[in-house]
Amino acid sequence: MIAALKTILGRAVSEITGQQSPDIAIQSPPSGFGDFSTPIAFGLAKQLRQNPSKIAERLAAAIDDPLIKTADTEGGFVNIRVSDRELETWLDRQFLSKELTTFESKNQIVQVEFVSANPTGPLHIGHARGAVVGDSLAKILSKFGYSVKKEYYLNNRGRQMRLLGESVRAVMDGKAIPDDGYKGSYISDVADKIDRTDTTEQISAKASDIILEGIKEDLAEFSITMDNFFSERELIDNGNISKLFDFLQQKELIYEEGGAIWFKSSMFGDDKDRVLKKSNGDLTYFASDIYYHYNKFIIRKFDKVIDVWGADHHGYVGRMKAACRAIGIAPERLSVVLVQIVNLLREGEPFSMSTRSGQFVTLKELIDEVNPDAARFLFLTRKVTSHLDFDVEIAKKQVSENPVFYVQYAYARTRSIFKKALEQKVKYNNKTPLLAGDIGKLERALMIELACYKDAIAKSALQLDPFYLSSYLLDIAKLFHQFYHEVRILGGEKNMISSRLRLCDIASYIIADGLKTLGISHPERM
RNA sequence: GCGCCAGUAGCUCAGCAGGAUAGAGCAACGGACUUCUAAUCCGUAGGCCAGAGGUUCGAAUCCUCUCUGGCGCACCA
Repeated sequence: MIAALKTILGRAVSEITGQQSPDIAIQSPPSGFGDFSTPIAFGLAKQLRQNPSKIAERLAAAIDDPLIKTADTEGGFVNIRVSDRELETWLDRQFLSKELTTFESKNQIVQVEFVSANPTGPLHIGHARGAVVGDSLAKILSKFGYSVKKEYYLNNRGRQMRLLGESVRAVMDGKAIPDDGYKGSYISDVADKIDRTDTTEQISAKASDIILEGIKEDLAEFSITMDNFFSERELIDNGNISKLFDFLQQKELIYEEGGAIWFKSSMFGDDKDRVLKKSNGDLTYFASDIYYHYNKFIIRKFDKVIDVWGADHHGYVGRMKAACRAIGIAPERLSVVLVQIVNLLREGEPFSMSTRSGQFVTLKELIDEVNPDAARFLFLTRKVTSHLDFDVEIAKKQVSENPVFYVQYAYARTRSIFKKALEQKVKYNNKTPLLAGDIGKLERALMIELACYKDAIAKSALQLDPFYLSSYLLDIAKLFHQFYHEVRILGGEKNMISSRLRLCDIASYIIADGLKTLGISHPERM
């Protein structure tokens, strides 16, 4: 709906300025000023050398579309009121054709890489936010018209793996776990499943496989699934990273100094050059990360790649972007979503977790005690950039007042009303007109908001943040509850009942679609 | 020392490519079920938008500085 208004207003702006209009801000005005408003006249004032109210008046006069009933001005704002009849037609048509919730295919493949925790221990609640945001974002982008591939990158080689193998071996041999090894209690569970005669190298491979199975199970309980687990071990050991070095060599982007091979990342906006191959011959993580992105863009040809990282990796963004530019990738093809760190508290006291020390609260422990929908929603109702305090004890206690139930309850009400209608043998089909007589204030507000569903999806997709969709759903739920509470749906004359059921039908459809898109369940009854 | 993210109601957070009276949820207080699920609704109260300057017709929003908190600045992973 907002997209449609932008087009209409854009035409009016072009008519006045004779130029293509920029993106137009559409807002909800204070009550009494119409359905939508725009301050665009203020911006045009300088350009046209005329005062904003004059411009607003000219704009209002130039607006010509049946969807818009009135366009008034007030102190430079243009306030728009949508025509009831056109609103009805618009919703009707889009609902029946499914356009209300679907976007055209963009014919592009987007890869979303997230979680990617080292398979050296179970997922803990520190991983939860990134996991939820990544999964929901993938669903949103898919709805928005991209073909989406969800991937988990496994850092399953190198020092961490060696330490894991040594730690498991130590437990098997009844020896003390090395100081820098992994000390969690899960290590002995893993050790029980591995053959004592294996080499340390075999042990570490088997251990990480076992741990990965657990990670997959935990993600599944959070209704998160991956399309692919991409193994660094296979990428590097069975791949051909020398191709990357050849490529960089050819472009004169690497050089040797002090026995190490350096990448000229400073040429691409990074603070300094970075080492790719250490003087002892080992590859740095940066080297395999570049090769991984080389694989994403050049080998697998993803149109766009979205890396979901914890904000503690922000120092790595410049480097990664520099590397991508160096291998010829247009910068806009790589987006890094930095999910802010969650400050973990236990009854008000901060605590930190570490996989190595074995001190952490696992994701599984959390989900066993907190409804997964509630846990998911908790992370989705804040912007990814927002710092978040997460008190494990409070989260457990406060489950019942989680706003997710507010939305789910609205959905359950949309379903129960149809059950009731069936009991009362009320006739309804989805061809019934949405309007039967005068439209109430609450119905109208709900209809307008329902018509903006795709705008909420688009905003979340473009901003790469599920927050906008979750807050939209809270808004819709509020409007629905108000409507449901004030208006007796199954009372009154037949036409009225039918048209109100029609509105419930559309609301039901939108809320369910929105919850699905966030990866949250939508129970029929609560 | 340098950089990134933040500081808005008692709490958790929106609002920030400058625009109308700074919003919501929770907590508090007061109301609404003989009628479609009260996990709901209605109302009241709650604010020097961290602080100080600046730009502007207009600043929570942009710029500078200060203070506070979190996170980064490796031939670590």
